[in-house]
Amino acid sequence: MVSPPEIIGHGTWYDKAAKELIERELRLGRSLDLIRTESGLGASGFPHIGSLGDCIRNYAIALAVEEQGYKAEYIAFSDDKDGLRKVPAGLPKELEKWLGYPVSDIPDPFGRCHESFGDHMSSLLLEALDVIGVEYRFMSGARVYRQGLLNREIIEIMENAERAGRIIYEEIGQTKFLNSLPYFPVCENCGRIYTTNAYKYLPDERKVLYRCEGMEVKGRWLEGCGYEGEVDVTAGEGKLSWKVEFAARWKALDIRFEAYGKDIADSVKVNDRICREILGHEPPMHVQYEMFLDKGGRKISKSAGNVFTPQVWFRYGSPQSLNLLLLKRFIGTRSVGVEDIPVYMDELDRLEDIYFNRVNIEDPKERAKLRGLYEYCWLLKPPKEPSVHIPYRLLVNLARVAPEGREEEYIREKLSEYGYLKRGARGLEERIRYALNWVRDFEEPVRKPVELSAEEAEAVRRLIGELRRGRGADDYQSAVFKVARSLGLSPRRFFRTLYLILLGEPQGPRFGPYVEAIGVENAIGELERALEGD
RNA sequence: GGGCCCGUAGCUCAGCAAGGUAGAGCGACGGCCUCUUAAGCCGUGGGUCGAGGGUUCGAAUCCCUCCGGGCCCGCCA
Repeated sequence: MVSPPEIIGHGTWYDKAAKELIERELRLGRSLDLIRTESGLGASGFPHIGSLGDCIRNYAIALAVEEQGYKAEYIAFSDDKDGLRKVPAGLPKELEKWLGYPVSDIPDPFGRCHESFGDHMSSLLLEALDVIGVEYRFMSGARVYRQGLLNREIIEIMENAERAGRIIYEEIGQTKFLNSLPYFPVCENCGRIYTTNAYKYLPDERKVLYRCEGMEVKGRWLEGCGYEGEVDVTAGEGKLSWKVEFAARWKALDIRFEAYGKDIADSVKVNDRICREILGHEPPMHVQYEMFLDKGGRKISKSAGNVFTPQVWFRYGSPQSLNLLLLKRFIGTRSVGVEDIPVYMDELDRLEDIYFNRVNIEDPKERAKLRGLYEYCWLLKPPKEPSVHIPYRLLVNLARVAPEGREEEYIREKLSEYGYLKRGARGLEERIRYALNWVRDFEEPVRKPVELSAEEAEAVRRLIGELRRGRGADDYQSAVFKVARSLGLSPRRFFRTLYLILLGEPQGPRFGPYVEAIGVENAIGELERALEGD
C-alpha cells in the first residue's frame, strides 16, 4: 500500500508537468520528435518581472521535457504587431500620437538603438533572458505575419468567422465579433491598427473590407480616419485578434504547451475552442498561474517609470535568485518588490547548501524537490562548486559603513575577520557589488545635521584633538572615554552623538576600529563639519 | 456579471505540486567582548494553521460549504 514515492525527473513541479505533457501527446498520437513550448512577449511596454516569469516557466517545462529524453524547444513570440494602447509610464507624452499604431511601426523612443518601439521593448526582455541563460527561439509577430507563417490558419478562421464569433460570444459573452471579423487590418491611410473594423471577407480574393472608424482603447476613444479599404489577409498588413490568434499560432507553430497568467485566461479559453473546432487541432496543454504584482511604496527607478524590471533585480541580486522567485511556486499571487531580493538571495544559499550536501534533508522527496529547484534556478546547469555564503543583510550592513573609496577591501577584511571566507570566496565580488548598489540606492545616508549642545560641541572639539594625537584603534577608542570623563559626560550619550555624526544612526560598529577603517582624517573632517553646522 | 488566489506566531510570510512530528525573518525577552557600543553571535517564549463538515490509519496540505481579504477579465492586448 505505502510504496516508496517515485521521484520524477528532478522532483519538481516542472518534471511532473512535463511527464503529463508527454503522456498527453502520446494519447493524442502526435509526433514526439520536438515538443514546443511558447510564451508571448509583450512589446508595448517595459518588460516587468512577470514578463520574464512567462518566459522562464515555459522554458523550464521545455527543459523538463528534455530531461525525460525528448527534444524540446521554447519559442519567445514577440507581440510586436499589436498596437500601442497606452504610453508607458516614464516615456514622453508626445508618444500619444502613436496610439493605435503597431509597436513595430513606431520609431524607437530611445533613439536609433533599435528598429522600432516594439523592438526596443522586446530586446530588453531578451537581454534579461540572455543574462539568465534561457535558450529561446525568437519570433517577431510582425515578421511572422509578413512571412505568411499563419496564412493557412488565417484563411480558415476568416472562412469560419461567423462560427468564431459565436464561440467567442458563448465563452465570454463578447458581442463584437458577431458583427466584425476577428482581424485588424493596418489602415492603409493612417497606419493604425486598432481603429479599423473589418466587416466583410471575400474568400476568392482572400481580402477583407474594412473601415477606419475608431475604437475605444483603455477607456479612451481613438478616432478613425474614415478611410475605407481592402486588404489581403495573407499579406501581413494586419493581424488576427487575440481571441483567435493564439489558436493560429498553436497550430501553425505546433505548440504543445503554454503556461499563461490569469489575465489572459479568457482569451485562452476561447482560443482552445477555436483551435479545436475551427482549426481541427488539439490545443497545447495549459497551466494557469497568478500574476506578479508590484508592491507599492519604494521608488525603484525614475528612468524605468517605476516598473520592476529584471534589470532592476540584477542590480541587487543574482540571476539565479530571480529565477528562484519565478520558479519556486506556480500558484498564489505574488507581490514582489526590491525589498524581497535579500530573502531570495539567502534562500538560494540555503538551497545550494542542500544541493552540495552541506545540509541534510531527511525526507528523500523533499530533498529531491529542493535540489531540483536549485538545479532549475540554474536552468539545469548548476555550478561545480558552491559559492561563498554571506547573509545579505550582513553585507548591506558592512556596505553601509564601508569607508568610501575602499569599500570592497573593507568588506573583505571584515568578512575574513568574522570567519565567512574560510571556505573560499567564490562570487564574493558580485555579492559585494549587489550590497553596495543596495546601500547607494536605498540607504543614501539622510544625514541630518546633528544638533550639538555647547557641552557636546566642546567634547567633539576635545575628541578631535585626541584623535590627532592618537595612533591606532585603541587610542581612538580610549579617546572617547577620556573626553567623556573629562567633561562628566555619559560615554553612552557621547557615543550616540558620534555615531549620529559619522553614520546618521544612533549605533554603530566599535568606534576605534571604525575610525581607523575610514581613516582618522576623514573622521576628523566629519566631526569638524558637524561643529561648523552647529 | 464571470474567473482565480489568499487566510499559518505580535508583524511579514514560507510550507500545500505528490497528505506523514508546525517553520523562517523581523519584533519581544535572556545571554555572549568591556574603559558602557554586539548593525554580530547564541538562546527563550510565542500558533484551536479563518470556521465547519468530508475523505484517510494520518490533513496546514485533498474535497465540499460558509466567513473574511485581495486580484484578474468584461468587447483591447
